[in-house]
Amino acid sequence: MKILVIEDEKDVANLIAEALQDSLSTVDIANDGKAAVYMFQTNTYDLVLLDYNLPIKNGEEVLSEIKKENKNIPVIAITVETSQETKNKMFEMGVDDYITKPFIFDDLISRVNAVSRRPKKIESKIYKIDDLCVDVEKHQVRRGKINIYLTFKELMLLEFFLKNEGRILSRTILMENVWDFNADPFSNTIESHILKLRKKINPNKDKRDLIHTIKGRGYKIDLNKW
Amino acid sequence: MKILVIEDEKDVANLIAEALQDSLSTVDIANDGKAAVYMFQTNTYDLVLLDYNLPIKNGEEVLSEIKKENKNIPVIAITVETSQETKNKMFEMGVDDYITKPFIFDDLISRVNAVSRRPKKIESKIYKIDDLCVDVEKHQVRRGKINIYLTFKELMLLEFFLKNEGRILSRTILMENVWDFNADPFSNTIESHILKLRKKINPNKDKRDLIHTIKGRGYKIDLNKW
DNA sequence: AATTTATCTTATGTTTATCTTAAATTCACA
DNA sequence: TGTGAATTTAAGATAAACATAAGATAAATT
Repeated sequence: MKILVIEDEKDVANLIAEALQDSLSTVDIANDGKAAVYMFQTNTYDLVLLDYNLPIKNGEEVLSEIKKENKNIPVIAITVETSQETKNKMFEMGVDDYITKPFIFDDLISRVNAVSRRPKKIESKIYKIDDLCVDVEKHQVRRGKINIYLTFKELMLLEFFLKNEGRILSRTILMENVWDFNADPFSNTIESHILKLRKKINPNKDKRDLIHTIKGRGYKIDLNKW
Repeated sequence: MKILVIEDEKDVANLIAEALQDSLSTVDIANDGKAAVYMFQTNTYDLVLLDYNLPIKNGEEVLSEIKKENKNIPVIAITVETSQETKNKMFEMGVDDYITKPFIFDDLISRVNAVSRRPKKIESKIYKIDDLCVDVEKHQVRRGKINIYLTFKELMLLEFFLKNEGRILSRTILMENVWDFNADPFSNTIESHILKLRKKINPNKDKRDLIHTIKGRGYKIDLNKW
């Protein structure tokens, strides 16, 4: 794990760096806000430790610039202030945790560990067409109130259709994009998968068809065929 | 964020729920103390809103039982009483904030925000799913009334699942996060550990399965597979 | 050093996704 | 309406993914 420590007092910075450095972490130090932003732009870090009371470019500015670069980067603020207002503002700006000076190194380390272990919250894209909802990330597919189980390949196929809603997709395009190889002209696997997919996303045959065949050209997903 | 509202007057409960519900919060309502405790035991909440004047099982009892389960859970009490004595007792028992009836919804919401923004104490987070309780710090795992002994690695694995409840975790992700190294493609250690974990957290095979395999993608912990 | 225990490896069995085959059906056009 | 090409359908084969058990190694404990 790579950590960026932004701290103007060099002694403190070195102590922190030493405390964090082990076989699993490497630490870079930035002594002022400007350097920090530059380093952040030119390197990839897993975590930022930010002294909120920096001299030239203050912590808030640095935070905002860092978050502009990568809004998912975990940040732990180091602060002397403890007012609720400051804290709220910090959290609003996306700080994950804070620690007040003076602090115990063990405490710092456990916070670093806690934050770095937090699962990154990737908001998954949810596709919707008619009353079909597809969350690829969670592997969840629902038609109306019915939960549907799709296999991996079926889901990949459906996702590709949904990504290209309304567009006609030829067998070649499907092969290249969902199967990652060039089509064997005698293979029937696409048709086979389309069949299963159609059955699954319309389990009781009481809903509108969504996957349409355009003879001689391919398939498309759409509310209406024409 | 998941909030448990404990309030016997259903109209009030619904109004509160509506006020709190947004893209970031989901709200469960318990209409009496008994239901509240049960819900708390079988779910994981980030915050509890507790009406202190409940009919059957009173607020104090409910609070004590909840805190027994998880002493770090933030609780905001709703009360009509304003006596200093009651307040003191409440705070002693670990209430984080209180609000007196009648209240303005904006006020409630800002208090909820304030409390929920407080950094969680790192110690003893208790994970719950179904009737499985896991206290990582204390190395305690229970399924219903049965105490379970897990080895360190098994516990790390389970913790990582619980941290990512509902999310599908690939072998690579598991390797990186639980084993701290890149996967040997021929290694079978994950499957091996999953097997043991499954057996241990369902010792009599009479409970709901919690660890689900999503073929081709990985595993997840969740109440339901789909 | 001996013993226990956790973790990893190996080997084998089982399940299931995916692909293939082949026959039935549909469709566009004569 | 008949014809061939395109598509649909079903069922079976194959290969990949996973589950399981038992044994080997490494680590910890005594």
